[in-house]
Amino acid sequence: MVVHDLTEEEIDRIFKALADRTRRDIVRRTFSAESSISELAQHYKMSFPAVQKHIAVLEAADLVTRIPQGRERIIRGNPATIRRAQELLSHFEHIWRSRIDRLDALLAEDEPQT
Amino acid sequence: MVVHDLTEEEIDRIFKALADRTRRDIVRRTFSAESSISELAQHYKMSFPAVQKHIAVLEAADLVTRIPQGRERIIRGNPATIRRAQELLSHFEHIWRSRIDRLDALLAEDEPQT
DNA sequence: ATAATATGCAACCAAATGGTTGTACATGAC
DNA sequence: GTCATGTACAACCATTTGGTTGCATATTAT
Repeated sequence: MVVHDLTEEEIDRIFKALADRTRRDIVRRTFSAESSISELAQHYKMSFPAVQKHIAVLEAADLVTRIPQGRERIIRGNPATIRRAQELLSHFEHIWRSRIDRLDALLAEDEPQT
Repeated sequence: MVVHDLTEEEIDRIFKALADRTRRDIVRRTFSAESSISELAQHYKMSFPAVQKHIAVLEAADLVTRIPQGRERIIRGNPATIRRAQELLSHFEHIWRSRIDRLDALLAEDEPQT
């Protein structure tokens, strides 16, 4: 059931992409509704090319897909990649839990019966 | 039940911290067993201060804690922060799901009965 | 006391990041 | 055809990032 067939480089790209407030906001918007780049750009104080660059970062991380539609590029969020990221984080939790289990086992060894 | 009382700056720090291979590896190791900085540093080709800096980044994101113990600093992973990050990601999924629900509702409206 | 170990921290450097402006091109509207 | 809109992309700039070396300090071991 472990699916994270991602390279370390891909993981880098996903977390780097999510490590920016504007990009997280773009992800939120594109998850809630598809929008063109200029529609998205209206919501931020920065220039249009700046927003374009953020979208390029998100696309490189496969968090978002750019779909040509006439002269527009429709941006759609990709929930599968978010799922992958969640799996990565839950992997850390598994490690933690197995550590706790090992510590519990050690304690049980020290006190055969109380 | 929504707990993510994190500022955007804190979220930035968490994802930026996780966006580096060495730092993810340090998190894995400190989740599986506490180690000193020099123990951790032995596993990487880079210099000791470089590893120190990575740990400082992780500590600023509250992903690990530095516990002074004699002349050593024991590094312990903090699973609560990983949990927060997971909650943030699952928030995206919720947005996605409610979007799908809205689309389904629209379709149902278009076809009152089939 | 001296030596070895573990850490802290400053100064420096190259590369990446996040922004800008300017220009070019494709598509849709009139 | 002309004009407006939407996007692409290059060049530039300041700041951040991820690494280095060198030196100082604290703690443990002999």
